[in-house]
Amino acid sequence: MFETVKKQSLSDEVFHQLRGRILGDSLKAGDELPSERILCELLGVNRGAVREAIKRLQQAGLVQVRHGGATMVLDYRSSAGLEMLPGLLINEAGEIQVDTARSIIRMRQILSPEIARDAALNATPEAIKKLDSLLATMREQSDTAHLQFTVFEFWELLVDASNNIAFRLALNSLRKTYSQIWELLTQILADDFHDVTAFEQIAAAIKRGDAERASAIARKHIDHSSALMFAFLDSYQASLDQNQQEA
Amino acid sequence: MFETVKKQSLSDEVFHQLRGRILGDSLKAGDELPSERILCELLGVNRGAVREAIKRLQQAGLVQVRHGGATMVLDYRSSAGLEMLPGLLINEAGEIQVDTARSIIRMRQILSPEIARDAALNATPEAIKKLDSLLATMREQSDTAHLQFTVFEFWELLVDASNNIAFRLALNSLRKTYSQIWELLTQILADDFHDVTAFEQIAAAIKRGDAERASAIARKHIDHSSALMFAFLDSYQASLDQNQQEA
DNA sequence: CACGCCAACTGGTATGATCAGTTGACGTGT
DNA sequence: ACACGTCAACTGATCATACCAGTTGGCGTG
Repeated sequence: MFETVKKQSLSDEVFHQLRGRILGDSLKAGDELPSERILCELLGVNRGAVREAIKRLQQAGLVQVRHGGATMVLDYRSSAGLEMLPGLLINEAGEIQVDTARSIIRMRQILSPEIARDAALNATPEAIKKLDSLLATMREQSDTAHLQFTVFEFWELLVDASNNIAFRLALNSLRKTYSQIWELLTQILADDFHDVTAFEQIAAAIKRGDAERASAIARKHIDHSSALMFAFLDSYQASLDQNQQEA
Repeated sequence: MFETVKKQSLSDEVFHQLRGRILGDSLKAGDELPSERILCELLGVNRGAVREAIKRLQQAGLVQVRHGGATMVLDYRSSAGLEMLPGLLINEAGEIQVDTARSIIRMRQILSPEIARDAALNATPEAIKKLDSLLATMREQSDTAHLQFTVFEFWELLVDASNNIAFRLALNSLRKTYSQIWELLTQILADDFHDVTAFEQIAAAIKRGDAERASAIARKHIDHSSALMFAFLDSYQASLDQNQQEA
């Protein structure tokens, strides 16, 4: 019913504004940022706030700062990390970037079966216990919105069990990206969420340590949901194109 | 001969020190950071430097900051992104974290064939031209150290051609991780770097748009170099264990 | 024309004051 | 004894101002 009121600090605001300009190509690679003193005047904030924001941009690999020289915008495609993905999914107009979305789906598509495989190879008894418990919850859940949550939880458990920190961190970045279009996914993937059998089969294969089968079932399941999302993106792009044509 | 002298700002130093404590589990998830005022006294720097560092930690998903409350350490395994990988490869003692290294190799192992596949599906004439040009350079190159550079360049071109921003960003994070043990890789993978035939075959398949073959050759090549690295890690861990036993 | 100096930028650090949200102890009233 | 409101003492957030330090380019001197 009620949502926590959103509040962000000034440096957050500055950061998001600058990041938006960089990811939106309004600030291109090679461009120089205005000096900190100019920026804090333009934005009407203190220099500390500007500096904190720029430090974050630097941390994200979006700019290069040189003591004494100007701060230069970098090409995020070659210097940013996977954590920049959430910032690329939705543009300033609130539209989904179809290319980015396809990339993300593809990434999930190839990671998931391997996560299932490694989970089968490395799962501890505790991890399997948690899986069983989650599956029980899943079976009792009829509400799609709640089911969606448990499904994401399922993959968290798997990547936990896989004992692969790179998979884990990559999935974190993907999760943050997905969370931006959570409600949309509820609609697109509703049927997939209710296909508890697939998750049971994956869990069963993991329990047996059958890596090949865990991977195969996961791949089949993910390929299907990927197809659904690709199809949605096609129609989404078509509607975008149509709007553009009318305008 | 000469290297550019390394210099880092105070806030960089503070950031790395805090990050090291968090990734090294000396600051565990749920712990609270000392207040900014205390920290800048402990570290002997001004508060601005501490704040910039904490903003970066927040950006990296390592801490949660609340206005009025204490700053809490988060579990990086569940809240950090793939860009945290470089910080996890080498511990404070300068030793390679074998588990992390295995994760990285595995990640590269499953990404590379798919990158080659998508490159075959999406390569533009310009991308193919660049590939040809790089292969020519590769053939003329006999020095392993230089070859290594061109090999990494090869994968950059492929991920560029794949037109997948998620692959691109993930590879960026992996590259930053690899660069920390660049010389070590020179030794381990020397033979692989000289196997120009493999790269030529991948490029040829991409040129023909033969996604399956591009993927298959890439997989074979990457599986081999992964095996070399896994083998090295096994012996590395054995030597670590031995040192520990002696001490 | 080559060189070196220097002024005017740039970012980096320091200080101290004040605003704003959170917490917990303390006292009051029931 | 317990519920509640108050408030002091934390916490981070913001601000203003000064000064340190590295870079750049122009200007004058040789």
